[in-house]
Amino acid sequence: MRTSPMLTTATSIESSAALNYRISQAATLSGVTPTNIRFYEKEKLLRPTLRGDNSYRMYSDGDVHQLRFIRACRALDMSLSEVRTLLGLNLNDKADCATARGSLDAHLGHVRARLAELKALEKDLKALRGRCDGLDTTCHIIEALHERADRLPKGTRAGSGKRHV
Amino acid sequence: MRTSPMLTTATSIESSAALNYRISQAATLSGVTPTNIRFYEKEKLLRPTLRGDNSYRMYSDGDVHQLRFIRACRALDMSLSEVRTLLGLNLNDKADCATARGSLDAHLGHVRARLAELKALEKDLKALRGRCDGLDTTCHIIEALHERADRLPKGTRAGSGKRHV
DNA sequence: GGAAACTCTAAAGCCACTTGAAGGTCAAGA
DNA sequence: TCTTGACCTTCAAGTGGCTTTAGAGTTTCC
Repeated sequence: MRTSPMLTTATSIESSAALNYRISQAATLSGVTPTNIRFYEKEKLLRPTLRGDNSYRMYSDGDVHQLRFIRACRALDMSLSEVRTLLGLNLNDKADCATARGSLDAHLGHVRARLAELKALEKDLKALRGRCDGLDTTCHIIEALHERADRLPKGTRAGSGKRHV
Repeated sequence: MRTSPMLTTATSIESSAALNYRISQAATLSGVTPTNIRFYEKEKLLRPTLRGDNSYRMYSDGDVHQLRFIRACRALDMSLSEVRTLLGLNLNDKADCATARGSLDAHLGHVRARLAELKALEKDLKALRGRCDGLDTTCHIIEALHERADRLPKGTRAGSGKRHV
C-alpha cells in the first residue's frame, strides 16, 4: 500500500474539506472494504461521492469518520436503516436525542428478544444432544427429532428468514 | 376449508402410501404454508411430489410427517442443508448416528458463539443507553457513537450478513 | 512499454423465505 | 349454463447486507 499517492486533482469540488483518499485508502482507514463502501454509497449512507478527473471516488477525513461511525453502529448489530436514521441526528437537538434513545431502546428490545430465543434454543439443543452417546443401537437424536415432529403444536412456525444462529 | 374433498385419482402412482392430501391440507396438518411446501420441494427437502390428473400436488401421511420433521429442525434454527443431511439418516445406523451427533455439536457451537456475541452486545447497548436520559443539552448517545467511531480498532469488521439480532 | 495493482460498472449469488402476477381447475349457487 | 370464488399452477422478483464475478479502464512502477 502506498503511503502518499499522487492524487489526481478533483476538479468538480468546491467544498472546504480536503479529499485526500482514494477508495482503498479510505477502506484501510475505516476498516470497511472498497466494495462495501460502494455499497453504502448506493444505499445512501454516504453522500454521492465526489470524483476526480478519472472518475475515481475521493474521500475526506469526514467521510472516513462517517464510515467508522457506520461500522460502530453495525458492530452494535443495528440495521442500515437504523444507521441511516442515526447519521442524520444532531448532537444538540432535543428531538434528535429522543429519536436516538427510541432507536436504541427498540434495538435493545430486539437483541434481548433474540437472546431469550437463543437461550431457550441452547437448552433444547443441549437436552437433545445429551440423549445420545453413540453407544446404543438406535440413535436417540434422530429418534427424538421424529418424536418431536409428531408432537409439534400447530402454532409454532418455522423461522421467518432473519436469523440462522 | 373442506374437510373431505373429492380427490382426483392420482394416476401416476403405484406406491403403497395413500396420497390423501392436497397442498393446503398438508399445510394445515404440518404447519408449513403451501408456498413454503413448494419451496421445500424445489430445495429437495421433499421428493418430487406426485401429482393428480389435474397436476395438483398430492401428499401422504409420511409426507406430512416429513414436513413436520423439517419444521422441528427449523425450530431448532438448523439450516436447510443441515436438515437435508438429517433427513437422510437412518435411526439404526452407527455412522448416521455419528453424523447426527456431529451436526448437532456443530450447530450447538454456532448457537453458543452467537449467544456470547449477543450477550456482549446487550451489555454494550445497555451501557450506551445508560449514558443519556434526554435532560442534558447534548445527546450522550450520539456523542458516544461518534467517539466510538474514532476509537474503533482496525480489525473489528462489520457483520457478515448472517444475523441482525 | 509492459505488467501489476488499482479503479470503474453492472449483475448475480447467498439464505429462507414471502409476495405478486397471470392463469388453470373445480364445486356450489342463480 | 354461467358465474363466483376458493383453490391450484408457474415463474419472477423482493427482503438484508453484503460478497463475488466479469469485463473494462487507469495508474504506477520497473
